[in-house]
Amino acid sequence: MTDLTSVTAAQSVVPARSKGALTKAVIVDQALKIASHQGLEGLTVGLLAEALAMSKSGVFAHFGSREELQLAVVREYYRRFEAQVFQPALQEPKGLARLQKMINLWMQTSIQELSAGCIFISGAVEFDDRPGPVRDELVRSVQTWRAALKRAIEQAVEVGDLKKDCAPEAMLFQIYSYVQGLHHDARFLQISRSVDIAAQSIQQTIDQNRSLRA
Amino acid sequence: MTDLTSVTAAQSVVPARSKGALTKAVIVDQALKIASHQGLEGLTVGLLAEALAMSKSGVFAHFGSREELQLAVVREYYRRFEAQVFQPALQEPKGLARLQKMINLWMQTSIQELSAGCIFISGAVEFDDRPGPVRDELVRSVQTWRAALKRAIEQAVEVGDLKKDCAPEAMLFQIYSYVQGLHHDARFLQISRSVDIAAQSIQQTIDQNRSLRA
DNA sequence: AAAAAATACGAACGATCGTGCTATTATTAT
DNA sequence: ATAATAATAGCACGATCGTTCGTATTTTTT
Repeated sequence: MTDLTSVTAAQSVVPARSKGALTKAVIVDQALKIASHQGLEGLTVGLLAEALAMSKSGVFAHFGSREELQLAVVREYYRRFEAQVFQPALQEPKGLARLQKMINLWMQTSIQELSAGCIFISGAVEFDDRPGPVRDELVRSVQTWRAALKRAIEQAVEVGDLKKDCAPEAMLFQIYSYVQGLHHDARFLQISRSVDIAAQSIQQTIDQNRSLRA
Repeated sequence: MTDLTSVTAAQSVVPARSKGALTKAVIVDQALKIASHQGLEGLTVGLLAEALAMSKSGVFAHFGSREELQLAVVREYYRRFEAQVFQPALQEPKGLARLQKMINLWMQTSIQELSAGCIFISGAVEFDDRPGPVRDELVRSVQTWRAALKRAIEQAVEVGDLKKDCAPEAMLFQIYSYVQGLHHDARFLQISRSVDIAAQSIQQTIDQNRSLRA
């Protein structure tokens, strides 16, 4: 078992009452790291147990099934995403400021995890043809985040920061596509300047829809 | 074994001398279908043999290793992509016409395979963290296609169809990202109107870089 | 401190993975 | 037609997969 004192992510949210809940958090934390590299399908109970220096059955008992383990990973990833990207942006006032903050935090998080990988993006490819609870949970997570982004765009229109004839769906599509493109170019093609190109493209999309009264 | 007379893809390129080469083409054709749905990592010898009503060892003997099977699939996919998208576009004159033709054929192919999936896109996610010959072959294929796209953009600048200060790399990033976004939204999120949004976004990018003298 | 409950381990299961071998069949060349 | 060759099947291997079960240990409650 890994040193519990070194695991910050597990304790940060909950006082971690029982020992079982604590080690479960440690397991999920490690599972998250593995899934980031090998994908949710590459996340295996044996591999996870080995990385934790635990027995397979010991790890397994915390979830009851592999699918439940994958679900735990998706939920935890979403929880962290919400805490790091979505909630901090709510402090900004409605409008372009909040939208920009959301995008900036998102890009910041994306760049940090470029060496690992976003399981929303990899999961979308892995499960686009694989029905089941894991796919459903992934879709729900992504839809929630996209709905938040779209809402921020619409509010920026209401406030007058963005043009009234701006199409929020198209804007959302373009921005989300650029983040996917960033992951693709940086991780797969190893193009280092793709961070700048992506940021510039996003800014371009925003500028095109910016209200003229400024 | 599946009925050979029904397989058009296998015969189309080569007279198919020996029987072995013909059945190999049939195998690759089936493997391509499986890989489109399950991914290259989900492509398994047993599954492939079952789909072909052949024995595992019979299928296996044609490749010698699973990796070689995956490589055969990637090469075949690239071959078809080149024949369907790249080469027909070369008949158009250099400039915006050729670029538009490349993009149109690409979109057309993408829409056709939305129910299955593009193995360049799924493969990029599956192998972005998995070094080896398969990853190398995937990167080579994608880079070749992107180089062709970029070249078409540059020629459109030279001919005067696109603005001189147009950044080909940024354009390439945006267009490629949109096709990725199309796959994501249509296949994973099941958003049916994403075809229109993607097409419109691509056109927008082109229009922004279009030369004013027209 | 004792009793109860939670947690982890070890071993084993059936299934499937990729991959060899050997024999038999089907194709090609003589 | 016969010999040489290529293609396929059958079987088995070690490894790994997810999962189950019984037991030992640790933690929590009384």
